Amino acid sequence: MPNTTNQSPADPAPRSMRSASVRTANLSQVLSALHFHGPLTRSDLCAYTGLTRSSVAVQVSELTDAGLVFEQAPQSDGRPGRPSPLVTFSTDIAALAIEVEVDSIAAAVFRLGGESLAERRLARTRSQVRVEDAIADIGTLARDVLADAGSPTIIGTGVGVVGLVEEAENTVTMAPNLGWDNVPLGQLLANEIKDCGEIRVGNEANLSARAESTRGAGRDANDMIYLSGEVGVGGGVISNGRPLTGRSGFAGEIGHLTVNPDGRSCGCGSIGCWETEIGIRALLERAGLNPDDGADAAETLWDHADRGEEQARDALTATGRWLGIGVSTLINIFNPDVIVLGGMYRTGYAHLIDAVRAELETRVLPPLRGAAIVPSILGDSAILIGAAEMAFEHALADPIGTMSSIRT
Amino acid sequence: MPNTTNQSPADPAPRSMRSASVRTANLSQVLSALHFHGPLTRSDLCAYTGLTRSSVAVQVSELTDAGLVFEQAPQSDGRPGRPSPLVTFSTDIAALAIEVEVDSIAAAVFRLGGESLAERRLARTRSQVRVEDAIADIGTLARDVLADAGSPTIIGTGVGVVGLVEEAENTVTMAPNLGWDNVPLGQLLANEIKDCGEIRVGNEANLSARAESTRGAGRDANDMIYLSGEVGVGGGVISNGRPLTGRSGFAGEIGHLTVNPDGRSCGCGSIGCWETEIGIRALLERAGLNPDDGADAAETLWDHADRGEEQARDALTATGRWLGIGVSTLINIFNPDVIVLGGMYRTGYAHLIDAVRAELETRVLPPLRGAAIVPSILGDSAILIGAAEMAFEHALADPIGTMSSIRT
DNA sequence: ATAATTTGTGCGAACCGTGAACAAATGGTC
DNA sequence: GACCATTTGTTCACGGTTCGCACAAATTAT
Repeated sequence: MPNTTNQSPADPAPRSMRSASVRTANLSQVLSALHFHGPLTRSDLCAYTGLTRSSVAVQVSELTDAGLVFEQAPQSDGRPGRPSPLVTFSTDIAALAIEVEVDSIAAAVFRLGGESLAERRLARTRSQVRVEDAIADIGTLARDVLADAGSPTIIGTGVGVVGLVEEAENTVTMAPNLGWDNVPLGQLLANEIKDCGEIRVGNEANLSARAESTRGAGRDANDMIYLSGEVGVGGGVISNGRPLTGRSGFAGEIGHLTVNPDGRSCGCGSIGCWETEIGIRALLERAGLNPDDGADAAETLWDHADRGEEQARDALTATGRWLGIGVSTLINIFNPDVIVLGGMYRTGYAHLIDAVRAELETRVLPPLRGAAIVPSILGDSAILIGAAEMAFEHALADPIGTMSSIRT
Repeated sequence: MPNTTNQSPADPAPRSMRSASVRTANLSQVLSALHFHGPLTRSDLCAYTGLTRSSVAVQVSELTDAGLVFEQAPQSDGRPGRPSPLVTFSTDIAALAIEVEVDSIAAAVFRLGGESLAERRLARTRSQVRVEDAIADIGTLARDVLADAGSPTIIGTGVGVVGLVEEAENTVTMAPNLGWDNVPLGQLLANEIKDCGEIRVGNEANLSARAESTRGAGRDANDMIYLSGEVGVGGGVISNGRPLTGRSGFAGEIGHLTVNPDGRSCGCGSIGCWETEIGIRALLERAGLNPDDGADAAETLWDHADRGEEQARDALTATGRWLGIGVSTLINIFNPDVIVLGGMYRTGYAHLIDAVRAELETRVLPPLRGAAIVPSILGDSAILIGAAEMAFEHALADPIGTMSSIRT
C-alpha cells in the first residue's frame, strides 16, 4: 500500500495554497468586482483585478459556463479602439433575503449586483411569535416572493433576526422581543424551504451595517459603525471592510454600553445602558408622551419639534446629548471613518445632530475627530439588503464551487 | 511597439493572484508555523501547513537559501520510521524592538521564534522629552543592544510609543505625556539607525495587545481585549486574530470611553472618561494617598489591602466596580474570548477581580458572559515583544521578498 | 482609404503543488 | 543479526494557472 499518509491530510487544514486556490481567488475577484461595481467590460475587469486580458478571458468564460454571467455584444463608447464586451449578471441567479421583525416578516429576492427583483412583507399583530408559526409564514412568504421574481436559481439565503444570533450555528440565541430562546433557525428553515442554497442567519443590526457598508452611506469607508434604534438600540461594526463578529457573532451590542451607571434599569438586567437613554421610550417620556406608543409617536414628535414646541425640542436635545456621549465612546474605541445612523435616528437626524455634534466636540480625542456622522440612506430596506449580501458571500468567495454544489 | 498597456497595470492593484503569490503564501505559512509554534520537523510542517512533503522540502530549502532557517540533523524520537530533520531559526536573523516611555527608553533584540537575545533599558528623569534627545538616545541604545546580541542581521524594527500613533505614516500624532505632537518618528529613526529594515511605529497598548495575543494570556483566543493602566488607561483589541486599527490606527483608546458623564474632568478635555475612574490617580485618591505618587504607591496600596486596612480595601472595591462597568461595556461591544489586564491591573489583579466580576454579573448580556478576565502574563516586556512581532510581520508575510530587500 | 488605438485570441513559457515510486532511516520481532 | 513495518526524504512527470507576446479584429481620427 502506498504511503499517502500525510501527503493529503484528511481532516483539518485548508491553510496552504495550490494552483486551484489561485483560480478560485481570481474568479472571486472578477465576480466581486462585478457585484460591487456593477456590469463592467472585460477591459474594466483587467483594471479592477490587475489580471491580464488572457486571464480575464478565461475567468469570464468559466463564470459564463457556470451560468453566473453572460457577455453582451460590445458597444462603442466613442473612443477609438476595439470595444470591449459588457459582462452582465445572469437574470436567473439570485439570493433570497428574509427579515424577521417583531411586527412583520419580509422576504425579498436580489440579483447579483444588488438589484431587487421582488419583495413581500407580512404584517402581524404585535405579540410574541411562536416559532412554528414564524417558520410556516416564512415558508409561504418565500415561495410567493420567489414566484414573483420568476423562480430564479437561488444561490444562498440570508436571514436577519431581531436578537442575538450565534452566526456559526445559525441559531437565534436570545430574542426577547420575539420570545425566542436558542432557536436553531437555520436548520428549521432548511426543512421548510428547499433549493435555497446555504442558509445563514444574522443579527438585523449587523446586517444593516453590512448593507450600509457595501451599498449605503458607508460605501467609501473602510471602518464604519452603524447604529439603529427604536425600542432597543442595536448596531454593527465594519472594521477594515469586514464585519466584526466576536467570539460567537454577538459583537456589536452597542445598545448595552453603560453610559450612566446609576441611571435607569434596562431590560437586560443592567443599569444605565445606552438604550435606556437614547431608546424611543426615553425619548417619548422626555417629551411627555406615552413611552409605549412606538415609532409612530416619534414621527409626530419630529412634527412637534418642527413647530417649535419647547418640550419636544428639549426632549430631542437631551436625547441628542446622550446619543453624542455614546457616539463619542464609539469613536474613541473604533476610530471609524463614518458613523451611520439608522432607525429613528435617521428620521430624526435633523433634530438630533446638533446636540450630538456639540457633545463630540468635547468628548472625542482631537486626532479622532474626523469621523462623519451621517444618516442611513438605505432606510428600512437595509436589513434585507444586508441579508442578501451575507447570502452572496459564499458565491463570491468561490463561484464555481457553490454553483456546482447548488446544481446537485 | 507591442501593446502591453493593461497587460501589466503599472500603479494600483496587487489584488489578483499569480503563481508567485502561491509560493509567497506557502513560504509565509511555513515560516509563520515555525515562528509561532517553535522549531518543527519537516514532518510537523506538513501537518501544520497541509502541504505535501515534496512541497515542504522546496519551501524549507528556499528559506534556508535565504538564510532564515537551517536544518538540524534528524534525531530519533523513539517511534519507528525515518526521523525528520528539525527546522530551526538562523541565529543571526532578528528583529529590533524599541519602547519609548515617559521615564525610560528600552531596546531589545528578538530572534525569529520570539527568543530574546538582548535587552537594555535607559532610565530618565520624569519630564518632557525633547524629540532630538530621544532620537539620539534610541540610536545609542539600539547600537549597544545590537552589539550585545552579536550584531545579527535585522529584518525589521518595531517601535512602541506612549501616545496616539498614525500607523500608516509611522508618526506619533499626539503624545501628551512626552509633549510630542505630530512627530514623524519613523523617518527620524531611519536617519539615526541604519540597516535595521523597515521601521514601524505603534501605540504601546496596541503592541502589548499584540504580544499577549501571540505569546501571552490570549494565545488561544481569537478575540481578545487588552487593558492596561497606570496614570493613563490604554488598550488594544484583537479581532479574529488581527489587531483592530481603525481608520488611522488610533483604535483602542478605551481609556476614553465615557462611563460617568457628570464625573471628573479628564486630561483629554472630556468629562467622565473611564481613566478618570480607574486610573492610578483615582485609585490613590480613594485610598487617601497622594494621587501623584505613581506606580510605586500602588504597590504599597496592595500591601495595605493585604494587611486588611479598610480604606485601602474600599478604594480597591470602588475602583474594581468602575473597572467592571467598563469591562462590561467592552464585552457587550466586542464579544471577546478573553480580557487581559496589564499594568497595575495585573499587579493588583487579586485585589480587584472580585469587584469586577460582581459588576459583570449584572451588566453583561447573559449569552456574552463566557469571557474570561485574566492577568497579563508578559508583564512589562509585553511592549517590546509586541514591537518585535510587528517588526516580524513583513518578513513572515513575504520571507524572500524582505530578505532580498534587506541584502541590497 | 489609411493610421492610430484599443481589445480579443491563441500559444508557448515559466512556475507551482501533487502524487507516485523509490530510497533511506528508524524501531520492533523473531 | 535478519527481516518487516513504519515513517520520511528525494526525484520526477503531470496537470493546472497565469503571463506575455504576436497577431487579428474592431473602432475612431485623419
